[in-house]
Amino acid sequence: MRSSADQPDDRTPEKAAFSGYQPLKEEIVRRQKALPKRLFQIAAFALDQPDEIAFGTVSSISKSIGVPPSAVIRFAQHFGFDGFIEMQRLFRDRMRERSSEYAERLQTLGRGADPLDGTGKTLEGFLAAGRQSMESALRSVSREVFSSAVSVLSGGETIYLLARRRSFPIVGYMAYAFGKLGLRCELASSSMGTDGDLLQFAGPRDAAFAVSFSPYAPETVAQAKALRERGVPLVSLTDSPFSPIAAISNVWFEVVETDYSGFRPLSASMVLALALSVAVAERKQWS
Amino acid sequence: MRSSADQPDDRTPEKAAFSGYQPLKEEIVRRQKALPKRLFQIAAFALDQPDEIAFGTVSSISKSIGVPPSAVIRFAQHFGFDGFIEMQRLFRDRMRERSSEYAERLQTLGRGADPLDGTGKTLEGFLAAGRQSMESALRSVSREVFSSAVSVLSGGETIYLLARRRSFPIVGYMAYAFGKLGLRCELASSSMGTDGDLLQFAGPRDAAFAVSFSPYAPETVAQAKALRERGVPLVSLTDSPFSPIAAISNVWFEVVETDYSGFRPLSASMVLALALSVAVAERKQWS
DNA sequence: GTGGACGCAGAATAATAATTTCATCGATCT
DNA sequence: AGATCGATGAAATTATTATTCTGCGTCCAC
Repeated sequence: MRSSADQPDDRTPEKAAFSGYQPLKEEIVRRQKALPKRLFQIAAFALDQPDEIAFGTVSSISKSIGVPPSAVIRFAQHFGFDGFIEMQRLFRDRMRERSSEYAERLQTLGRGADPLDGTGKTLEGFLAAGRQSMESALRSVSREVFSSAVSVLSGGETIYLLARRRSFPIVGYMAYAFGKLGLRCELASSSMGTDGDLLQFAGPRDAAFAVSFSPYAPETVAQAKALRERGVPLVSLTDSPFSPIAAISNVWFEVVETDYSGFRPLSASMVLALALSVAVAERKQWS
Repeated sequence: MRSSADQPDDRTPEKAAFSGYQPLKEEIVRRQKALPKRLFQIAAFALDQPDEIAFGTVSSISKSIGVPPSAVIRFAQHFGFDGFIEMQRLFRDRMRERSSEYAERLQTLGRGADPLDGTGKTLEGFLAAGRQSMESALRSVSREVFSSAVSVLSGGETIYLLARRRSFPIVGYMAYAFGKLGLRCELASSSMGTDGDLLQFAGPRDAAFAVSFSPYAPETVAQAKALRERGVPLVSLTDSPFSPIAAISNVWFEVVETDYSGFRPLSASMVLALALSVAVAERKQWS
């Protein structure tokens, strides 16, 4: 397998320190599997809580991790540093950069970035939009509505989930969450044509949740109508009071996702959907 | 309990310490004019370069300012601190907070309070968690990484999307976005067993994007490995540098979603995924 | 002008931290 | 099973750092 003369690279890199935090992090990740137990613990901690490394002392860090102080030193030396302090400098530099870059980004975020100026700003723009969506959702969704939606859904034996296209990921995640929470649900949104069969089993003792944003997918609307005719209680999530879905729902949420360069991140809807799922599970458990 | 004759010096009423950096700053400004020459120099430096105070030692700081070390100590004591270290803690706390501004607000919403006490809190808790995720994404995703991920993906003719279970909605939405944007992509995540066939067409001229959070779905890992072996460039989104996906990726994002009552809203990941999609489309259009 | 109080610098000291050393333990390979 | 090499943890050592102390100078009040 391995001969000693095979890889002389054990000695070559030791004198070369790292240029910054990021390269160090990559190196740690690369060598993580080859690390002894104690050094692995330290590696995990260093990547997980770099701030502690930046501020702490050898002994305070070693106590937090639960390893002897010498192990921390060995860790630094293992990665080519002269000692702990030399390694710590990287972590400190990182914090310096971090706080200045972060402040800059927050400003960008506050202003609401203009869409077309580069890939870096694209990310920030979407994050800004996401945050805005979250805040506006917090304002527009009243507790009463949320609570009654929970009542309706928790009254259902099986919860049918309706959504297409862009809205589909939302119910996809709900299905996952319901599964984890031990609730029965059906994703009536498969691309196969079996949905009709599925919905035939739905009745007044069940419940349905529909998601549809403009332009409203006709399949979703049709399925929702069908369910209503069969007496299935319906909760819906949409973006306008005039949505055809809202008109036929027992309870409906209006969530206006902030638009960024023509695309709406579904963050607020996702969060609402998840909160709804968990709340329903809680309500059911109680009853 | 405690039988020891507790230190009588434990009483610290006279020395009114400061509750945070901000109050200290105000106090310094207020007393600025009444300060002796040396202490004034130090005050000016402290307000001007708080980072240096946070990281430096007494002697390093005193050298930067051009005063003897003892003056720095006296400065701290002059403002009611026990010593330099006690004052330094405020400056360090400040840096910490700066990098997690939203943590406090989340706590305000009742972090310790059990999420089981009402449906209203459930929604608010999830929204707060979502917003914090967004903040943390802003901090942890560097522009360089984002940009190189865009490069890798925009270089692919077809983009293969890999994800299972909870991560699936993310790539689901990406598939929708790519479709709208006119980019070719393949969802290699169907529940049917045809994925193998699909991936056979992938080659070095394509690209792949994998999403996997702990616990990592073995199928995703396997597929990612298979693609890497075929020379397909890989970008991944995961929650730890130790993820098996990260290890084999050309570029990887680490997004830590804030946990609320055991569930993670994928808001930040969704936003990142969407931003990535749009940025890739922009880059492709340009070239 | 003189006495007193306060600020000051620099050395001395105490405290704490980083690093090295070394004996022991455990795994791996023969 | 025995030998070997690396990893480990506790303690010793060394370096650095914070803090205190003392004597000196300066400024103001009387």
